[in-house]
Order: sequence, then structure tokens, then C-alpha cells
Amino acid sequence: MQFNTRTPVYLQVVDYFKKKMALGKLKAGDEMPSRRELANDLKINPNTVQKAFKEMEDQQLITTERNRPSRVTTDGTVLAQIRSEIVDDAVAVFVEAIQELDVSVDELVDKIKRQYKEGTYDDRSVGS
Amino acid sequence: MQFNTRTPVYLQVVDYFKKKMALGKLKAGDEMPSRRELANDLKINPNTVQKAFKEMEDQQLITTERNRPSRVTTDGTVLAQIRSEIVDDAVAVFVEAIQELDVSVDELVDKIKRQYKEGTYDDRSVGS
DNA sequence: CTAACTGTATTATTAGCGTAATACACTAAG
DNA sequence: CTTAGTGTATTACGCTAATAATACAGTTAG
Repeated sequence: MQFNTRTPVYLQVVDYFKKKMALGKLKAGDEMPSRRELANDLKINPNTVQKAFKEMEDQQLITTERNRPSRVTTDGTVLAQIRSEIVDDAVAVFVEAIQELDVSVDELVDKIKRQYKEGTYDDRSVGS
Repeated sequence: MQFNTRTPVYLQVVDYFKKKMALGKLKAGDEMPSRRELANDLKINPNTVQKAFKEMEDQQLITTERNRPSRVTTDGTVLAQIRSEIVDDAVAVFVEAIQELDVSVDELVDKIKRQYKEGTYDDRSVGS
């Protein structure tokens, strides 16, 4: 995992886990990695991880019983909203950036498709 | 003009002018506002404006002869690239945020159109 | 039981960046 | 010439995030 400098690392960690939940790679009730272990893996300070986990708790994405590894929430409604939150936020930022520039839908779709292809990801959803 | 807290103000000022140039509201050779005047209008510190102008000079968007108001570059190739830079950057950020989430083109276009409509802007390009 | 692991809390320090205050040099209009 | 306006440079301040070092409390595997 690589971080960009502009966004706080702890928020990037939050987003990282949000994506995992949205993708189903982390399911309701799954155990989260230990804070110390994750900090070691990501080569960041345990306190930064702690802040990220605190943030996720505040957002009710995870729950923690005392002195037990945190777990992904079992609240289905919360989990169900994660994906749309990510997408909606991204759309809002995107439109904010290009609005007024008179970009055609065709141009947008074309560029987005192109950008997808630069990754090595499955593009069946956007690719056709 | 309103600023968000996360992005540095001076970069938001740069983007503001980039958009103006991309839209043709600022044309090649046009005089830029005075740094102090602009700072006063935007209610920000003159040094913040100075930093923004310095950034625009580094990007060759404007040129300045000593003790004269800055002017929009007359370099056509630079001006021609501004719009595509803005759009491409926005697309890159956007795709980065939602890739792997398996979002269909239809869903994206639908959401983008919706978002456009929340503004009071002319949506003839994306609206149909 | 004990040892090693959980999460949590507190405090301090550091580094970087954005912002601010001020002074300087030059130009141009009156 | 003088004054008010340019852009420029230097220095310092303040905030935030990240790190760091500890300490504490509880659980669990051996």
C-alpha cells in the first residue's frame, strides 16, 4: 500500500478498509487485523493506525469489545451504504472539478474507460 | 469564491484561474488582476495570492515583466492543454477512487448527470 | 500462572506547509 | 518630484499530522 502526501495517512487507511468492505473482501463480523500488526505491515506508526480505527468506529464501520480485535460491524444498513458513499463522494468531487467546462458525456465516458484500462483490473463493468 | 479547508488556498486560486482560461474568460495576453487587489477581493493574504501567481508562472500560464501586472501567456500550446489537463486529472482521481468497485457505465453517467443538476449551471453538454 | 498478545490513553516532539507581516525596488501617473 | 500602485523577497508564526515513547488494562494461548 502506497500513500499520497496530501491526504492524511490515517484517512487513507480508512478508505482502504472501506473499499475492502464495499468489495466484500471484509464481511460483516470479520476480524480486523491487530493495530500493531497492521502498523508493522504498512510501515506506519501504531498511533496512526489507532487514529484510523478510531475514525472507523466513529463511522460505525467496526466495533470493538475491550481487549479483543476489532470486528467489522454486523449492521447491514451501514455496510450497504459504504459502496454508494464512496461512489457518490467520488462523483461529487469529479463534477465539482469539471463542471462549467462543457464536457460532453461521450468525452467523459471515453476518458473514464481509457483510464480504467491503464490499471490491470477487471473492466467488464465499464469496458462495455 | 469559497474555499475548502483541505486543499491549500493558493492551489485553489490556481485552479480558479485555470478554469477561467480553459473557458476563454481569460484569453492570451489578458491582464491579470493585481495581487493586492485580488487578495482584497478574495479576502485572503496577498502572499497567498503571490504564491498562486508564482505557481502559475512556474506552469507557464502567466508571464510577468518587472513591476507590471502579470499577463496570461500568449503561448497557444500551453493554453490549449489547460482544459484537457483539468479533465484528465479529474478523471484520474475519479477512477482511482472507484476502480475495483465494479460500477457500471450507466450508473456512473446517471450519477454524474444528477450531480450536474444540483448546480445552477448550464447542463446542455451532459444533460443530453 | 505466566507470557505474549489484544486495545486504549497520555504526553511530547518533530517536520512541513500554509499563511502572515513587513520591507524593498521599480514603474507610472499626477 | 512625489505618490500610489506594481511585483518581489525575507522572515517568522501557527496549525496539523505524524511520530514516538510509555503506561495501563484486559484476554488468551501455552
